[in-house]
Amino acid sequence: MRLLIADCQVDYTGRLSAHLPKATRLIMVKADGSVSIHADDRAYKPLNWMSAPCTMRVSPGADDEISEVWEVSNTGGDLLRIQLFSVASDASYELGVDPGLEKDGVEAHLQVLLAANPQAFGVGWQLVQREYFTPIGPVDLLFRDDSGGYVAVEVKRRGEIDGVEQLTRYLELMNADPLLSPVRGVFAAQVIKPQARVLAGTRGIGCLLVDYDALRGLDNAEDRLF
Amino acid sequence: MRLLIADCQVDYTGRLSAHLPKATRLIMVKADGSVSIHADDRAYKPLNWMSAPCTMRVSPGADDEISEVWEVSNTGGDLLRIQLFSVASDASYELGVDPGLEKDGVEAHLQVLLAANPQAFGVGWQLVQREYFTPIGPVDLLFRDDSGGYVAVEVKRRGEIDGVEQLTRYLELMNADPLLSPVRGVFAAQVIKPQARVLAGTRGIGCLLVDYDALRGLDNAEDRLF
DNA sequence: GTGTACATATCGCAT
DNA sequence: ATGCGATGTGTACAC
Repeated sequence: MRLLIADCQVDYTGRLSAHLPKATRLIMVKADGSVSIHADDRAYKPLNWMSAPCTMRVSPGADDEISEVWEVSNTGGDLLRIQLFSVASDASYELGVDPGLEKDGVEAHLQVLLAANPQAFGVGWQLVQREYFTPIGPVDLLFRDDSGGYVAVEVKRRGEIDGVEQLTRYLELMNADPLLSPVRGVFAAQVIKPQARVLAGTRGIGCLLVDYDALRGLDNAEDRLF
Repeated sequence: MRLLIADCQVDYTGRLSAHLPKATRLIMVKADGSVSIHADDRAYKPLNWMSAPCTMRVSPGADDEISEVWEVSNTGGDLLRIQLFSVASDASYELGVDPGLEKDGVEAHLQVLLAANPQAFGVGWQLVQREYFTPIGPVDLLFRDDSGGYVAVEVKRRGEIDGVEQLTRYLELMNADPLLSPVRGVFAAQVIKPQARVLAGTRGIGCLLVDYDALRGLDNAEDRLF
C-alpha cells in the first residue's frame, strides 16, 4: 500500500464527469492496483476512486508546478486523472493478504432462525421449504399454516416498500399455479417501516416483527434441551 | 488526518457484529473524528469503520503485546474496538477543508435534457410538468402526446426492474384520478435491462433508450442557435 | 458474464 | 427526525 499526502487536482470521466480542484488530500494506491482519494472527513467514502482491475500510467508534469500526472483507467473506459503538485509525504508498506471479516446477524441468519421456529408465525405452522424456487427467484420461506394453506414469507432485516413489491411478485406467480393457490403472504422483518406496512395491508399481506435476540434465545434454549 | 500502519485486531458491534483477526492494516483517523480500517485491496470500502459523529477513548493494552486499545462509539450504541499490537508507522497531517466535488451527468441532468427535448419521445409531444407531484412521490416528467393523452415518464440512468415498479405505482395512482386518466407510461433510460423491458411490456409501459451525448449535442446546438 | 439481492450501505433532499 | 430515492453505489452469490 502506497500512501501519499499531496496537493492534487483530480478529474474523473466515466459513468459521470467529476472534478476536484487543487487541494491537499490523501492518495491511496492498494496492492490490487486500485486508487482512492480521501479528504479529511467521512470515514467511508473516498472523494474519487478507481476500483480494480485497472492500470496506471505515470507521466511527468507539463510545468514546474505539476510534478507528475497519473492516469488510472479500466476496461470500461473510465479514466481517473490525478495531477500531483507538491508532495508532503510518500510511503509504501507491505500489508499482506487480510484474513478477512467475520459477520453475524444478517438476513440469512434470520431466515434460518425463522425456518427452525415456525411457531414465531403461529400455532401449527409447518415449514415446507426454505428458498422455495419460482421462475422469478426464490421465496425465502414457504409454510403451511394450521389450516393447511400455503404461506409465502419474505424475510428482511429492515422491512421497506421494495420488499413488499418483491413478495407481491412472488404471490402473483404462485397464485397462478393451481397446485399452490391460494397462497397467502407474510412480510417478516426486525423493523417494518410504516409505508411498507400500509402497502402490505392494501395487498392483503401480513406483517411479522421479528425479535432477533428472542429467536436466538429460543434456538439456544432448544440446543440445550436436546 | 492520522495514518497508522499497525498490526491490529478489530471488533464491531452495532447493526451487526463483526470481527477482524490480527493482521497488518491501515488505520485512518480523520479530522471529523471518524475512523476507518483498510486492507490492501478494494479502493472503495473499508473493512470496518465508524462514521462521525463519534468519540474515541484510548486505554493502555492489557498485556505486553497490545500497546493500546481504542474504543470508538457513537450515540446509537455502535462500538468499534481496535486492539493495537506493533505499530509500523504513525503520522499526522493537516489537510484543511476540501473545496469539494463537482459533478455532471447524473439523472437530474438527463431529466432536464428530456424535459427540454420532448421530440425525443415523439412528434407533437408537449411537456406538462417536471417533477409532477403525486401523494406517493414526484413523477419525473409528465407529457401530453400528439393525441393529447397524458404520458408519465420515469427517467433512470440504468433501467432496472425497480424503476418499472416505481412507475407502475405512479400510474396506478394517476389512473385512479378521473381528471388525468387514462395515463400511459414510458420508461426512459440510457440502458434498459432485458428483465426490466419484459416487465414493462407486460404492464403496457413503453421503453425509450436515451442517447445522452446526442441529447446534449441537441441542447448545445439549440444554445448556439438562440 | 449476467442477473439479483444485500449493505454497519452512504448521501442528499423534502416533509 | 424520518422517509425516500439516487449512487461512478460496491459486493457476494446463483444461474
